[in-house]
Amino acid sequence: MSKSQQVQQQSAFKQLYAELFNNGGDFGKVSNNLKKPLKCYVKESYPHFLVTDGYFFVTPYFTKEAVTEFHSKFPNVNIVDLHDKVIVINNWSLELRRVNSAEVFTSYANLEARLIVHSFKPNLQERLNPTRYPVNLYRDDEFKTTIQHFRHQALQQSLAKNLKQENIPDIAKVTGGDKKAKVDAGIVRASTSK
Amino acid sequence: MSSAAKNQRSTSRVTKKKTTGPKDAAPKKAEKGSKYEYVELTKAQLTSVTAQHFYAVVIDATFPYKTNQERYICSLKIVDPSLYLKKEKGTGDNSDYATLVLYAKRFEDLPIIHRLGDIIRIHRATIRLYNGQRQFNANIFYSSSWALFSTDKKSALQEIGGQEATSDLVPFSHSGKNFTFQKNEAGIVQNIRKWAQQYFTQYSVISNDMFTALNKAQAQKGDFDVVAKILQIHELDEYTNELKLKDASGQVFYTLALKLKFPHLRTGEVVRIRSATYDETSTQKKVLLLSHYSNIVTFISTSKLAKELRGKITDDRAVEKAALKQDVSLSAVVLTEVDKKHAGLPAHSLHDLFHNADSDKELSSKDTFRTQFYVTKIEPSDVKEWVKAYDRKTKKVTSLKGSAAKGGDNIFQVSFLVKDASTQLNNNTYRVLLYTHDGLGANFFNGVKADNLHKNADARKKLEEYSELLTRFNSYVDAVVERRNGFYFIKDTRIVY
DNA sequence: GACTAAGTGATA
DNA sequence: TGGGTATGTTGC
DNA sequence: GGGGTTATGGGG
Repeated sequence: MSKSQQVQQQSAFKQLYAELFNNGGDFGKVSNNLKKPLKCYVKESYPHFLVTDGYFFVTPYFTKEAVTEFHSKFPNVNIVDLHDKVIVINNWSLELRRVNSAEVFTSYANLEARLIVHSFKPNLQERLNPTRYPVNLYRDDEFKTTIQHFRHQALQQSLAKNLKQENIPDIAKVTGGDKKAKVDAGIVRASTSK
Repeated sequence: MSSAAKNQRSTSRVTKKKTTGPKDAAPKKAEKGSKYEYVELTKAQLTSVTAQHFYAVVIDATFPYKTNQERYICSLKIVDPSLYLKKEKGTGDNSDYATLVLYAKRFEDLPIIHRLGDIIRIHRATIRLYNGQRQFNANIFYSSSWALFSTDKKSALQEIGGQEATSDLVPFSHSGKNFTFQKNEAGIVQNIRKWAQQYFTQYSVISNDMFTALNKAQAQKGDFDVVAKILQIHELDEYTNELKLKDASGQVFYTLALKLKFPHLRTGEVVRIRSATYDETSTQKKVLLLSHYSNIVTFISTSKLAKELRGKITDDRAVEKAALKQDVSLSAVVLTEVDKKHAGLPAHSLHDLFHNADSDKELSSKDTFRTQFYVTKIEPSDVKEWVKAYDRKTKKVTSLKGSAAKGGDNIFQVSFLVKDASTQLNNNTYRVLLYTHDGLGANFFNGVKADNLHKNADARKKLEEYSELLTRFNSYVDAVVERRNGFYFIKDTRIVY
């Protein structure tokens, strides 16, 4: 079987976030080559802070330390004033979180890979070249599919572990002719989940 | 800030005077009680300041979209018997048209065009020349209004039961609270409907200058339009369908289409996409990006273009065959085909089949369903035990393991633990059975018959491959199932890989 | 009495 | 139905 | 108007 992805992914966010899912959510397994500073455009700052890589927007999650450092190094800059500005995220990591996707639009299937920002600075003068209209990474076809793949793997592993005893309905049991037999016999509830 | 700060306008106004000479060609006096007089698109006076009324046929449309905090726009291309063909030499049968721009304060006040060839009636539009073209403007937020009449028997939404049925002289949708129809309009509607049907029969309507071939999509600078056949609709999740498209150039593309926005799309239909862009970030499959103003529309039944493309474009499954050679594929692969006799059978989600089947009246009255799912686990896990010896009299099955010859017939007795988009987020898996003791599903494995898998190594090997294929990520089964005794049995379904 | 110029004036 | 208000349009 | 919203952040 061949590995695909023959061409380079142009979106830094899509590559990074997909890497996290393809490594089981373990940031430590993500290639160090990818862990470089991120230069982003601040698309929105309120009520949601969103940054783009020229292709997609994602939510950066600033650590308390990052905010503290920012305020001390740039006392005259308010974070909500970074709208339409460029920022450089020098120190960051990714982590996987279970969230409610009905409420968090930067998530999919109750999963959110979060960009944790440990240190960042503004580039107030810098203007980035115009790019395509940035869209939500969590609405991207391939990225959604990547998350589905992650969930599929997790489900199969869970089933293999928790569904050892197989029990297949007897033919005698399914050939009655009972019109009133309920369909819930076919529901297999995850034996051990949570 | 004080509430009076906003420059609200005074209500009491100073009376002013103005002159209004007899305006040019104002609609003839409404002598015979006819309030509205309908003009042909080319007859509408460009110099007229007064509003015009007309009937026209829609050949393109954006989806209604928001432009700023207080405005929505829907932009259409329209034709009528006086304006539909480019006159210049060398333009072949390229379409000519006027544009119609509707403005409103609310999304709900604008028309949603799901199908080209339908009829729109406009009251009180102004006309002007914009980029050398006739442009009608209708301010729905003021006094203009619109009404949509279906050219086919049913509107696109009526076809899917998403809209109340109407007779042929009643609009399936209109702006405002009420709709009025003068007696003399019946003939107008019938005439333009007949004209629309002939026009779509005779011409492409969407001429070659109005869309881009998919094999040229990557080279496009900005957005472009598409005319393609829907080869497959894959339910990506609760909100989203993924369309598999192929056009006359032979190139396949995928695009995400929100279910709520485009509820009328069906596999096998030819559609036009108004505004798509090439997605440079998709490296595993070709993807088109849509915007909030993008639209996906079908064609009226008489469309020559749609008919030609439906016949010409076929699915060779080349994308899937390539995908299956990779360890992980981001292209969904539907492994099966169902018998043509079930083509009209409506599809139901696993949620319907397992959580609503006994409570919903409609569902409980039926026993045969079409459904799509993915297989998370197959039992028995030992493929050799998929086939058993079956004694029809005692209804007992026995393993074929061991050398002793077993009596009875060889049948498949396999249980699939499945899931789909409707059950994606819950912790359940659902049992769908491939039991061939009564003949149901006997052909599922594409010619691999139920034989003693402890002995027939060739059959066993093929079924082990199918086991792998079925439980692989992004493999899907499109099946017909029959409910018996509360269990669902696969039938008339066959793997095609 | 017919025609013209000027005055009048929104509407959901 | 009528008056008051908000809003679109037009004239100045 | 061949376009870029948002208490709608999976119609807009």
